[in-house]
Amino acid sequence: MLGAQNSNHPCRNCAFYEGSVWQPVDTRSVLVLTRGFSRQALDEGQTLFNQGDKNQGLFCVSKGLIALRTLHPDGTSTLMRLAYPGEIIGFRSFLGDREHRTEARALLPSRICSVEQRDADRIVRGNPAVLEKLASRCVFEIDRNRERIIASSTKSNKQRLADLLLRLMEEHGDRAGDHVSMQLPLSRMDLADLIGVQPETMSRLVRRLESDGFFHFSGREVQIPATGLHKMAANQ
Amino acid sequence: MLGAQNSNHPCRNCAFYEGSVWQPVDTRSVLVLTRGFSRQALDEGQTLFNQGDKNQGLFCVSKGLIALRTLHPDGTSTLMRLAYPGEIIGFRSFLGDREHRTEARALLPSRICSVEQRDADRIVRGNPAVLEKLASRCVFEIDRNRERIIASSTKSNKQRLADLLLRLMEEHGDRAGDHVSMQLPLSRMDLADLIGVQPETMSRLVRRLESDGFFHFSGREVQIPATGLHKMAANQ
DNA sequence: TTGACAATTTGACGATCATCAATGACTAGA
DNA sequence: TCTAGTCATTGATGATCGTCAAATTGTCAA
Repeated sequence: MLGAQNSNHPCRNCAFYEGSVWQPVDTRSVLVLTRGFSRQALDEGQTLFNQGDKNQGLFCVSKGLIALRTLHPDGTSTLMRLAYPGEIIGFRSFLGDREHRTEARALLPSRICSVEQRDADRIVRGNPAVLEKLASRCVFEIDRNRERIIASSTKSNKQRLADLLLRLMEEHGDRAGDHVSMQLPLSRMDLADLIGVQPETMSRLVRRLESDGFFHFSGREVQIPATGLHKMAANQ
Repeated sequence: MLGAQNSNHPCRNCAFYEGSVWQPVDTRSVLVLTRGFSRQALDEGQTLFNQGDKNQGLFCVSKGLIALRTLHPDGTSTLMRLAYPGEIIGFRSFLGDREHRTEARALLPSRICSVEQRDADRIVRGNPAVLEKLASRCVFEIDRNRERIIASSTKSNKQRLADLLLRLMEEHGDRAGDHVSMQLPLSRMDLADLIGVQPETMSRLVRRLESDGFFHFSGREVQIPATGLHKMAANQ
């Protein structure tokens, strides 16, 4: 078992080392990885890469929160994905056309582990199990995007916002007493295009749902009381 | 080169044999495949697999047209993908959770090549290049779904319909004189949920755009005159 | 041909949402 | 502290689209 090594590793939550995509790799490859990746810190608001950049390999969030946005010619953008600690970034361009189609920007002070493309190529080629894991991650991405497509044509704005918050709470929320809370450093604009509406609409939506007791936004944090969880899960 | 062999193959347009996902595989693997897959015919309306079925391996459309739909509890459905000749079906569940999340149904009389799961597992494990190609196909799917997500929140219905038709025409249309035409055996309901509107709205949309000379629907065929192509490309 | 059934079209209405505009809140920098 | 700038909120308005209902067309089998 690798447990002892893992706990000594300076980078917790890191998929490059434990518990995620690289896990099935044999010992030798793990050694390669412990030597072969680098770490960097990102300030809030700093970009990890820009849309249009060539792929630089694979990244993993070990701390913080990264937003992946596609930028449109008219200056607007669409938030495509939130990457929490433990999640891999860059696999789409690594496996595909090698060009980033999104910009990656830190929503919180973050730490990133990265494997350079040449190393990542070598590792993936040498370990089909790693490639299989990356493919599984792609499937997950497909599933999530499909859900978003389906939701946008079958559910109301209210339901879409409720579903989004429920999912994020489930995956990243902290239970505290009779309510769940989580960091959510997203602007109204980000929230708006996550469910496909305008910022003004989102503003009104949040106010309405807050006054109905579904949840409570305070700064960069959200709280959902138990009653709110039930209401939202029931699709009311 | 495999050209000579390909032309003798009974199954043209088939990714299991030529020009697509299996292409980079070495000669031995091609032999495995020429022996290892089976063919079947589907009548119009017949299903290849149902939502919820366990994955049976990989399929490839060699003739016809397959619609992949996710069915919702309320009886409605959303058209997620159209698979034309040469395209692989079933890779999502093959690489992922092994359960089909869509129903695959023939929109036209179709022919399908299939590799059983056990064989597909063996082939993919033995040939990382094949797995890489499947991963690339996943990336393509991610890209297409992202486009759909972005379109649903930034473009008008009119533009979304125009974009859809332009893309399909580009990939599958037949140029004939000063216009392009193609088979499009989709109901108004299918068209409607491809761009996320109600059937009634689609009906009105089609009538309006037809009267503006963008295109012409006749039965299961669409025609786009050169002027229509220009108008639609210009996002008017 | 007839009848039954489904798909499509059309009309009318109302709810929703995007848009425009104005205001307020907050932040960063001078 | 002041100011500029960005983001968020709120109001008013109009366009769009979903919904319901009815009529029309198309399809298939008896």
